Amino acid sequence: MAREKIQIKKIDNTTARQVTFSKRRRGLFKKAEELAVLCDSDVGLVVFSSTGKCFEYSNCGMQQILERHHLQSKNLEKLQQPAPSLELQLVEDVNYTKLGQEVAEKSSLLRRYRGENLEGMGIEDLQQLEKCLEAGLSRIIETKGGKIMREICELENKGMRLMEENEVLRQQVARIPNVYIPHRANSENRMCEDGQSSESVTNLCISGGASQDYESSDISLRLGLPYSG
Amino acid sequence: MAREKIQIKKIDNTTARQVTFSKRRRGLFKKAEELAVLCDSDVGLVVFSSTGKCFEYSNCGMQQILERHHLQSKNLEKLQQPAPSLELQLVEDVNYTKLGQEVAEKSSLLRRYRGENLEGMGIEDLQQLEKCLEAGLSRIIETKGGKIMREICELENKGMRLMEENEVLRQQVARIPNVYIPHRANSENRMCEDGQSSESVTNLCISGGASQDYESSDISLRLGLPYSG
DNA sequence: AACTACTTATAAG
DNA sequence: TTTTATAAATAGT
Repeated sequence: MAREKIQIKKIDNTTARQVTFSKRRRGLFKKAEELAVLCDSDVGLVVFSSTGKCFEYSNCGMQQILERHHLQSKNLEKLQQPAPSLELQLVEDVNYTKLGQEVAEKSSLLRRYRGENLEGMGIEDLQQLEKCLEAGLSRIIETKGGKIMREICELENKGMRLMEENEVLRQQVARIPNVYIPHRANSENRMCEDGQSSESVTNLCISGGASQDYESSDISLRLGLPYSG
Repeated sequence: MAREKIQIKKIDNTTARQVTFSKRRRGLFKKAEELAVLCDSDVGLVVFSSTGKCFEYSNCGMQQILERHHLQSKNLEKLQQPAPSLELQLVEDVNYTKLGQEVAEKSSLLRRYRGENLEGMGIEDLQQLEKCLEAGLSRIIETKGGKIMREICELENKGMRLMEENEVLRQQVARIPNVYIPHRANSENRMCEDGQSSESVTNLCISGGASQDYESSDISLRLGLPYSG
């Protein structure tokens, strides 16, 4: 990336290779740090020069990176261990696994408690404001929760009444001798074919909407799907 | 390095941060590989995203890198022993301790999220904590709102079906000569009351389906996404 | 090590 | 995702 484009293959000249190693290593470390900072991620980077010298970078401690990485590939590494004392090793593994699980659980719980992206721009004044907003939020949530519960109860009751009414009507129908209702005695399936029924249902819905339904539709607005758009 | 120079600090916007993470991670891995090839060096690179996902690169096997690094940094004495797996054992022990620390840290943090153990915290930290809880609450409310809406829609649909069935039955009843229906007046009264109820249920459904998009923003406001605006 | 002319990476759209 | 204009890295000096 400079005066001339170069092929990515081993640099033969030792001096040139060392110079390039120095430059690029610095560049790589810088990039690693930028990634860690910009993206709030954790980076561990280890480089061994061709002469065997070790260079490392980590934004949060190499040990922690190794630990986390080790958790990921624990099973593979375990296979390579000779197991000096099998029982001890097993106990150790169990505890280790338990700890790992505990960490995972707590991490998960913490994530649930967290809203992910919380910007800290706080001054003391903001704290008071936040408390006010929080209290308002609580009241709004409480009020709305009450409305929602009432709406649900209302719908449930409405459904109950309809079911009861249907039952009464059904019983009435059952009392009718078949000769008086030649085509409809037991045919709910034909409902769709029945233009009259469908129309009247539709008309009911549309025409009835003027006065009575304001409240209901308003409720439906408030309860409406937040993610429909 | 692009359209605009950016400050190297955490990117606030989550989406932008993820995009940048992807790009820069790829770039970083590429650079790491180039360094390894050009300079005949060994590179190990581990990156954990802010969401905890692990990415790694090594030109010669991460395990080897970790072993060499561990040899370098921790246990020069152990080097003289013929067992290479001892290094792994040490890594294991260190990780075990670290895991325990992590559990303790997360437990403490959880307690703070529950409002306990706050005495030692500074104002800024408390503000941060507060925001965390607020955001988490917001998400919980969102989820709950979705569930509630599904429940309500279900009830509304149920009401619709019952009402349609009701209408069919009503028409059947209407065709019956009066002599076959002993308590007709009574059921007519009920039908009037329930008819209104049914209409409102039906209209809930229709109005919800017809202008859903327009209403959705209003809904989200009322339903409780206090931070969406 | 410092200097460019060039390649490469990438922020924003 | 793909496309730029621009910033950054860097090969050769």
